[in-house]
Amino acid sequence: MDDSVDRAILTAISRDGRATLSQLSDAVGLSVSAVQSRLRRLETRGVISGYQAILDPEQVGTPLSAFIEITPLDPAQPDNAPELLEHLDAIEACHSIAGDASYMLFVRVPSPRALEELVRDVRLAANVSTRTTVVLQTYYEHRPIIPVGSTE
Amino acid sequence: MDDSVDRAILTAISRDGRATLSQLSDAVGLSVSAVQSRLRRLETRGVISGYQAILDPEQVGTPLSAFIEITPLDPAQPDNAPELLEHLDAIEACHSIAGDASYMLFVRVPSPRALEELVRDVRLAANVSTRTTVVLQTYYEHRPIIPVGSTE
DNA sequence: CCTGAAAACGATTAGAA
DNA sequence: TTCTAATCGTTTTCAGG
Repeated sequence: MDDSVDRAILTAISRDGRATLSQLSDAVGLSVSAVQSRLRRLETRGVISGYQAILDPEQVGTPLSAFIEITPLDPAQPDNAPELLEHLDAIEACHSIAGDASYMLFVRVPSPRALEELVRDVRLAANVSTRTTVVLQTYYEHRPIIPVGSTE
Repeated sequence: MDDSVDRAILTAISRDGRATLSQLSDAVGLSVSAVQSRLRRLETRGVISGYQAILDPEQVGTPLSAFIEITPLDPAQPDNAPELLEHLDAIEACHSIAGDASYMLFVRVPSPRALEELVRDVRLAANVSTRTTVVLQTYYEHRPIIPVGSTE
């Protein structure tokens, strides 16, 4: 099996998630059906976990983004903050982190007022303290991952 | 013009970036051609800025991610860190932020060793000090934005 | 701005190497 | 795993409301 072809497919499809099989076929130099079976395999193995349209936050009503670090108030309690917060769909990402805080959230909201509300919701839902860092400007994001080394 | 249809299209296409026009048509209750022209318009207006496959970082060779806050060493110098760092393609996102640091990066690398190298590269390339927070676990990310209010 | 239908194109499947 | 070729579904274009 030739990983470099898979990597080429992955690179192409993460740059253009709607690329057709024939476009991918041109890009990697295999027939359409060969590309198709490789793509299918990458999907079923979960190397490709999904496809997304990238929306412009400004035009979509969530121009304000922020990082929220969270720290449990009671270190003795069961700490399942990620689940407790999952219903808040302003939260785009939730990571457990090393350092002073336990988790880092990335959130998108329509306004400062909405951010205030969200922070309050986070605190109440997960019984945590928070430290919010407002994003002033986004220079770039969603830059495509370039697959490195083997995909197996 | 009916924004609620556009919002429905956006919601659907950000959940499945490869949804066909007929699937979207079913989802929003308009003909395929109507959906197509709306989608085209959303693309040309930049409401949809692109499409991406979401790859599994583990399987793609970048299992380690981190936040890097950066602060210019010399506040007098022209501060164009985002441009100076753009060539480092381990950097997935670059935001200007409020707070102690100037910028927040989100990066993905193959190993701790590669992170060390990246941090060094960042410091040298932009003449900045850094503060790195390693991600221990990602509970979720890439959660689809749900469009709020008007898209114009 | 919408629909509906014809033509072009892409995706899928089957069979063979 | 790959290819080609036939079939099927999707996208595109256009006439008309």
